[in-house]
Amino acid sequence: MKAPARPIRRATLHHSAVEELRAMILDGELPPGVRVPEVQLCEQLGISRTPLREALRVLSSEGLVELRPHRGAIVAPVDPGEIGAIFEVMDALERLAGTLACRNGSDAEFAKLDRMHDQLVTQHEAGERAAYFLTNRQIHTQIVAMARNPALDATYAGFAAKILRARSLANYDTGRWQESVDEHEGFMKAFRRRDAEEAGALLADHSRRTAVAVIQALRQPSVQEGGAVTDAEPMDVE
Amino acid sequence: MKAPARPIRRATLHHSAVEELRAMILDGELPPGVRVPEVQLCEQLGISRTPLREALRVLSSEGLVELRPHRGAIVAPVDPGEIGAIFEVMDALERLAGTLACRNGSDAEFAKLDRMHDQLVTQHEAGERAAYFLTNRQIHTQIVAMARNPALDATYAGFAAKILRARSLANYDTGRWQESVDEHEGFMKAFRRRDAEEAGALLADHSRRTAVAVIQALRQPSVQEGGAVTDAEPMDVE
DNA sequence: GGTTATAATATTGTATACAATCTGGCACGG
DNA sequence: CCGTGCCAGATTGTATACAATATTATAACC
Repeated sequence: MKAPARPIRRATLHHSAVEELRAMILDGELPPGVRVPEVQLCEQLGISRTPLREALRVLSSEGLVELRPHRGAIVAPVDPGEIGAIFEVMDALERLAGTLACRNGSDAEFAKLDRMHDQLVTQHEAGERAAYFLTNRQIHTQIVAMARNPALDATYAGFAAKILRARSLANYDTGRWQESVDEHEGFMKAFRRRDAEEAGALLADHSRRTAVAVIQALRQPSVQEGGAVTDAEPMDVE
Repeated sequence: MKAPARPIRRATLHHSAVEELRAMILDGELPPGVRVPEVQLCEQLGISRTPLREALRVLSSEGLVELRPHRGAIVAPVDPGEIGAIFEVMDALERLAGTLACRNGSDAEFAKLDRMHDQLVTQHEAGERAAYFLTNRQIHTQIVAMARNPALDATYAGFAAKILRARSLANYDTGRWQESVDEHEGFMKAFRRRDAEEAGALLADHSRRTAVAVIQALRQPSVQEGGAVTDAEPMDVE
């Protein structure tokens, strides 16, 4: 059920390095703005500079790191303004995913989606935040998968990664949690009716509201633990 | 007006190589499916293997080349099914671009858009296909720029590149031409009214109809000049 | 004669060495 | 005391050399 399309091994160091580095960035192990010295990472990953550099180029193309010629690479900083733009696109992608999922998803997949949603509700009631977030992501990924659109898959994954990174910096508002669950309940109803338009609209709306919450959370000083931000400015004072 | 934000030079070979190779692929100089022997391209571009390989990784991340471990890289083949999927996403992006452009575009930009549209009509009447296509692309790029969304910018550019490549393989139906101009006329009217919803809807519709035309053109054996397709098969006999 | 095993060749993957550029500090002069 | 220019160190960019894998051709065997 995982990835039977390409069971072929991918045994190249640079590919492994891409996955490893991407995970490190998304997990916050490499916080935004931090410099990425090549040699240090080389011995840390146990590889040479060549595959590592190739990996950095790929991640740069994905927008997760920023290459400054002759000045080294840094983990791409998360700037709230850009997050807003990213969410604008994400809204459109969510809507598309919802619409296509209704059209192309199998009954078995819809059943699975229902089970995942039940799990989500349970985890919300139990207050298991980490588990909830994971299930939440899995649900959205499942919806995208049901859309049967590889291009959407890849594009969505890219944006989801960036958004995930922004979220990790923000202290999530608990009030938003209940609201979010309600919205999930809403588009699930549309899904059960296979109402493509409605499901798409509700998913886009859900994304938009999430955007507002995340951006608002980013504005608050909160944690911003990462350390090295782009330059110096203490905070987004304006 | 061009790019004052980053007048700094980008003098790295691998970056140049990316741009060079991308142009070669989009221009059809490197047709889909053709193998990309590293050494040959190295002497052709006058660089070493290291920067070339980094460039290939980036292009692979963009989906323009396909890396097969230990088996060399090939220019990503254009498969009609995937083009359909790409256009599905493109529809959503066009809609978003139209909506945001209405909201965020300046009057000066709208005036410029009008002038570009006039030029388009003129070129259509004169039957100047190549010039028409160029203006057409510029119009859509302008609309995206007016949306004031960097994430949309980058994503749109990626999809536009892939679509452009597919188009270059297809013999364009002349009957579609008039229709396309009419559609342009339609969304321009919406733009003049700053009707965001309508403009977005019409742009998405325009994209969808273009998709149908392109896919249909791809189905016809037509030219498929590229030469080396993936393997050997004489044509898409089925 | 066809098929399979094996070895030679070529191409890719990785590591290392060298060149170019940037960073930081220090001395000199204003 | 502050600004400018220069030099040392470090880090990145590039080239080349070596190792690993896939492809092709050959030959032996059924």
